[in-house]
Amino acid sequence: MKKRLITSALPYVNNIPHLGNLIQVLSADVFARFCRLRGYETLYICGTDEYGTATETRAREEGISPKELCTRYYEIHSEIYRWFNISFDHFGRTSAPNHTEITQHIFQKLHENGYVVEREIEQLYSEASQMFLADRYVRGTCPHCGYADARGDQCENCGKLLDPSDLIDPRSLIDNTRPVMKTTRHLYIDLPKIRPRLEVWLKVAAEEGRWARNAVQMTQAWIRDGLKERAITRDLKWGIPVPLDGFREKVFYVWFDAPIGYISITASLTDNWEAWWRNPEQVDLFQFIGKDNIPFHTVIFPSSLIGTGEKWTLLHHMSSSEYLNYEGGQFSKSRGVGVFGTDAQETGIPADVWRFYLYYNRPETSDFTFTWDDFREKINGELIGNLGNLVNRTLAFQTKFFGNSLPEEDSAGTVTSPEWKEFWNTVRTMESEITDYLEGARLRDAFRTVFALSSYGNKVFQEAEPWKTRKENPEATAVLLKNLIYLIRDLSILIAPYLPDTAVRIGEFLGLNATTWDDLGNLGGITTVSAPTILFSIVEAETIEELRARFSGTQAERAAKKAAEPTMEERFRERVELRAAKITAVERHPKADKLFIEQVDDGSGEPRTIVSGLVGHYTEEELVGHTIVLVSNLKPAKLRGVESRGMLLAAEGTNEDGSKKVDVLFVDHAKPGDRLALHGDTPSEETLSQIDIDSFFAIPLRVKDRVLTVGDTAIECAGQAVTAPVVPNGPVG
RNA sequence: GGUGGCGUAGCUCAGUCGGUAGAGCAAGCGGCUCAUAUCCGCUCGGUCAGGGGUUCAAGUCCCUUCGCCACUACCA
Repeated sequence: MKKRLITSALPYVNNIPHLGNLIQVLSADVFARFCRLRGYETLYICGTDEYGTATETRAREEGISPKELCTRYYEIHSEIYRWFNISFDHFGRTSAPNHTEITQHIFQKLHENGYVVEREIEQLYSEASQMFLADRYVRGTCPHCGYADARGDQCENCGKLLDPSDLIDPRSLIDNTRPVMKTTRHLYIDLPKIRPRLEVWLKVAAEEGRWARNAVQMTQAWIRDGLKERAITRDLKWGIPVPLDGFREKVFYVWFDAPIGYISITASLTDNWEAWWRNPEQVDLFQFIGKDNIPFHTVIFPSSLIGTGEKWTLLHHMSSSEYLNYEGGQFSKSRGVGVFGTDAQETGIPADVWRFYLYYNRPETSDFTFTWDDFREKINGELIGNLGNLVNRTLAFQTKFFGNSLPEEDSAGTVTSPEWKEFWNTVRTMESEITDYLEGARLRDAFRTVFALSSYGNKVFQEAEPWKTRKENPEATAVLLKNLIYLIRDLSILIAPYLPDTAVRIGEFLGLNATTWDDLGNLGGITTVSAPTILFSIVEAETIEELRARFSGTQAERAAKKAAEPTMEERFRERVELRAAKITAVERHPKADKLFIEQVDDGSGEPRTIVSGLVGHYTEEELVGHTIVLVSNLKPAKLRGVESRGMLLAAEGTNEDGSKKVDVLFVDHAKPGDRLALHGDTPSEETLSQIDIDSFFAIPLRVKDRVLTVGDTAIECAGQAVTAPVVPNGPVG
């Protein structure tokens, strides 16, 4: 019996998974649990995918390191999967050191074998941030329709596809500067060259592994249309260094390293990882992913491994699910639409109930739409009305009228009479159907058949009418109950991969533990049963209304998102220190046209120098003697040779003639050194660590109706709101 | 722009190799009382998105139109 290596798609670390994302992890979990119960040696591996532009940019915005950001999200992911009872053997991270090692090794081999080529391309580059920019990080004016905020790849206004170099006045979303075209060199994996070897493998694997239909189709389309070279490097910092001269400043493109994460995460669990990953004779690899990921798993990742010329365990079964939609729309991480892992916990509905609904409706052959009405209907009708009811009515009837002990094996009308033989034939037929479905990873079909089996139990109960026969023919009635109790035992085994907690609870009613697939249909082992307790609570219509309101619609989207992320207010509190400071002297910067050098009293007793670009907007006399708002924990910076220790706050607006208007925020009522605070907060005594200018601007301050605010909260100084005298609304910097 | 997918009963979905359209829920009717207003049975319900083609036969294969969606793009 071959060992089974099971993976579910590595979730990108940068966001909180929603129910749609959870499908893969949950699917692999059922399969892994099933395999263990059937006695296969099983390993279930997953983890977070952490490298790439998205995390790097996000971390930059928040002024923390990518690793810190990833750690924060890794914890959130882990917690969600723990709550859903996912039985990973290991849930790791691609930022682990052995990931670098294995990825570099695979690259080296590809390179040695001549499957890596170099190409020169032109890319937009930001001088200010010293980085190349992805198309969507550039915005500018659309050359077709004049829309001022068109994205580098496509104008959202007129829909025309763009080349970022077409944009009029392009600007980088990262730092707001104007990017330039710059030549760079990248490495490409030569898929066309690997293709013949890939195809030999593909043909056999897709058939033997009984791949999901969408995987077969999409893969065929890819091969048919011809494979192209694909870039495997990027100009980024947050990633795996490329171990090749001339490319050492670059890192691998995430899609190249991400699938290798399956291997490296295994290696971080056990030194014996090669017994799994370099052992195709004894291991079958089952991968669970969403349909959006198919070519990476059926073409690119296998090509990477085949191209090494080494022995690797390649994909056996591909289980690629379709999409789970939400109330007629799409789940969306970026827009925050739908139910997220963290939300599911807060509903008070147990994990097994969520698992039930998601498996019962697993988007196995087509997309499925989650609706709250359907959620309630399926729980009440199927989970409770069918399965819950059979367990409850049978065990309640037994314990109420026949006591806790079951009759002996050979009592009157034994379980092996012709009548019951037929019953068990039916049961066993359905059970082997379920097992076959599960072997083919048809999880939904298997699960639905489990419920059909439960329904059969209800029907047998109903037709036997034990409430009538218990007096006229108690022996036969006892036998009926005994058979139904063994059916329930079988059901508890069959649901164990899906609803592990529930399976254990039913086992407790029957005085059993640790049953396995081999126990199915085996009529022995139960001697006493206990009175059942309610397995699942009915979901009321009001509850559903409340949940629908909470998790659908625009407001709910925002609430869900806010709960997950720190608000602007919280980020301000943690990162920005504002203090009142009195200007004691002002002079022109000798080497700059627009800069003043100000001496300020920040209450520390020591004079402090700041530099501000106010020439032309203010005269020296208009500034000196006034108290301004100082960003006091800003990292010092040299401006034309003069070190500025902090900056003053001013609102920006536009004059009637279109020129820029600068409006310094004065707080003359305050004492130098007074700490500013959010409305409702008491000013903190604690000194914050220094932040750089990018991190400061990542927390946007604005004047709204002349009042200085962050997020939706006013910032106060010495008990008064800070106001802008001239500019009513605009950014503050 | 390229690629892939989807459109079947009021709702959510099955439909294998082309062979008289299926399930669950909802709705209507009947039965039962062990069970969490639960369970069992029956009935109703479809121009298979529109059009064209191949075929003795098309939800299924081909072409086309419409609608929805996903992935992807300094080009593969």
